[in-house]
Amino acid sequence: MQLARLASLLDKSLTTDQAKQIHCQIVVNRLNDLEPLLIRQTLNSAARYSPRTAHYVKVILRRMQKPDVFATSFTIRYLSQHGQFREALSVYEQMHSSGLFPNTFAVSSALKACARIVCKIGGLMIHGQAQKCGFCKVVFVQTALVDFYSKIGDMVIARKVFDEIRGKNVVSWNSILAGYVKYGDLAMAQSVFDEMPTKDVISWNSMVSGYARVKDMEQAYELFRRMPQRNAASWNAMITGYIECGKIELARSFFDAMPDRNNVSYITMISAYSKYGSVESAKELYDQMAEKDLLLYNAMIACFAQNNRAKEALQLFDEMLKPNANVQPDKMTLASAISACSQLGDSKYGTWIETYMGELGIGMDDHLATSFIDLYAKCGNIDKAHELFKSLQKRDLVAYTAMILGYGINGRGKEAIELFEEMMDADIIPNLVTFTGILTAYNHVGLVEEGYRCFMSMQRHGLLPSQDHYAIVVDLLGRAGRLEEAHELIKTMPMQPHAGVWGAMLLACSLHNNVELAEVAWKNCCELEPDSSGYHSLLANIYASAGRWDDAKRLRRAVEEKGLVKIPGSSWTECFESQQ
DNA sequence: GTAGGGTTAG
Repeated sequence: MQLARLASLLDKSLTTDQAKQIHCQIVVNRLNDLEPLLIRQTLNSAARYSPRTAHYVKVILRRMQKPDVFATSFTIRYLSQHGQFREALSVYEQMHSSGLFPNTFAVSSALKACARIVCKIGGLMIHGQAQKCGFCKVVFVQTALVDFYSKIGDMVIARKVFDEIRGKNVVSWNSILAGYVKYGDLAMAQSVFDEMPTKDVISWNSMVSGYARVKDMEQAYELFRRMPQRNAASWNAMITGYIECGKIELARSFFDAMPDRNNVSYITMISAYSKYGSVESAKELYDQMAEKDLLLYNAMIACFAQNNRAKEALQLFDEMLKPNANVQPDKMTLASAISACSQLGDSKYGTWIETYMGELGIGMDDHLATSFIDLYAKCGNIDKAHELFKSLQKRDLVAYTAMILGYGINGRGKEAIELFEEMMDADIIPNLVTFTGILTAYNHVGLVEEGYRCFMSMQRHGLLPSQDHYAIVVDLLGRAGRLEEAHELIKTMPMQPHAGVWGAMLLACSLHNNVELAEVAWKNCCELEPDSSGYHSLLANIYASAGRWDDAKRLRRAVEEKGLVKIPGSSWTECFESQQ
């Protein structure tokens, strides 16, 4: 017991991080000799003090031979507070099956975990257990229930539980308020807000973000202006609102005006710039941050990956992996990194990431698997892609699209079409990207009628085909020799066709030796891309095979005179990179 | 209890 006293003394008298850690270490070493009360105190103080001491919480909990109700409940609360919701629930389940009765901390923490991962069944079960234990009159538990039902969108039950609370505190009121806000019921939210006996900054913030989310920035600003005190979240809610309305400049002016910007402010702005393709502005903000946390890295890596700057995405990812960066990548980071690998066709790096996931203890989820499906499909390993596809928990639009595209670019048209039909049967609505994939597949197998019908069906899904879709169909019709139809299709386009459309037309003309239409296509290509020489040589070839040698020669000479030299193997991306 | 990050094309 001397040790226990020493430990207790250390905890009380020494406040430095190191002393706390020594204390924790002593407790760890003599865990089974110590009184439960001391262990509780240690757990409590270690969890709160610093990340380093918090590390000992896990160690202590792991090493306890017979965890009591307190230690187990404490674990659940700790995990739930640190974002490890599934882990928290699994401990809760173990506790339950081992016959230990949870306390109110365990119940409310487990409910919080269910709310966050939207686990309806879990929350309903815990509600039942709480009722059995007689916890449903405890404000903490009741408030956790309101939060849970609000988060899963069941506002009727949330309201019922809320109305039963005696002695509602501001957190209870804020929970129901957040529920109405989340589901866009601003009228109910406003009436709750007006009814609240006391409002704190969180109540005001909820209302501001509520109006911001439904894009009513006038109301949002009015509340923002009137609120008695503001914190960073208030400003961030306004910034998010303006971004949602597409008013980036205005968002930026709030960002610039706010007194204490935090990482959330930066990440919000960076993501907005990313969405609108302003990578340089994003990078500028990113560079301003001295302390970079995981989410900030993720936002910037995602920004590069989403804007075709895969090399920079991977550079930053590498930088993040260095020990002095002091962060560990998570699922989000890896998903962007894999996307970058895929864009570069770098399957080696991608495979390395898969191994590295094991080292980090990161499991595959559907998002990550979708990135890998895309990666393996792009690198030609379509079987591995399909294997991953089969392993998905739930096949969503993006996963189907990635797989269909994969089949499309690998020439497996039949499989792509089957998958597309399966997707439609599952009532998943295709988007523009899906149609790019499926049309590519039809093109590949040469199913002209079916492909054309598929293209025409886009409008039924409320989709306006893009220039790329037109280009694929022009290619499809053109290759089949239906040049007139292809030409008619171009004429009906509601937007100006890009060079890819006319290029497909020109190519089709060269396959079928149609000089007349080739000249039309060629003329349009030259207007759209005057610096490209490829179109001239294509037309020259068409002239030549039609026996019009003079025209062919004239065109080739014109190319030389203009100094348009065809560089073999050059592409737009390479030109772009060499300019940077 | 309020504000932030991922996957499919070009």
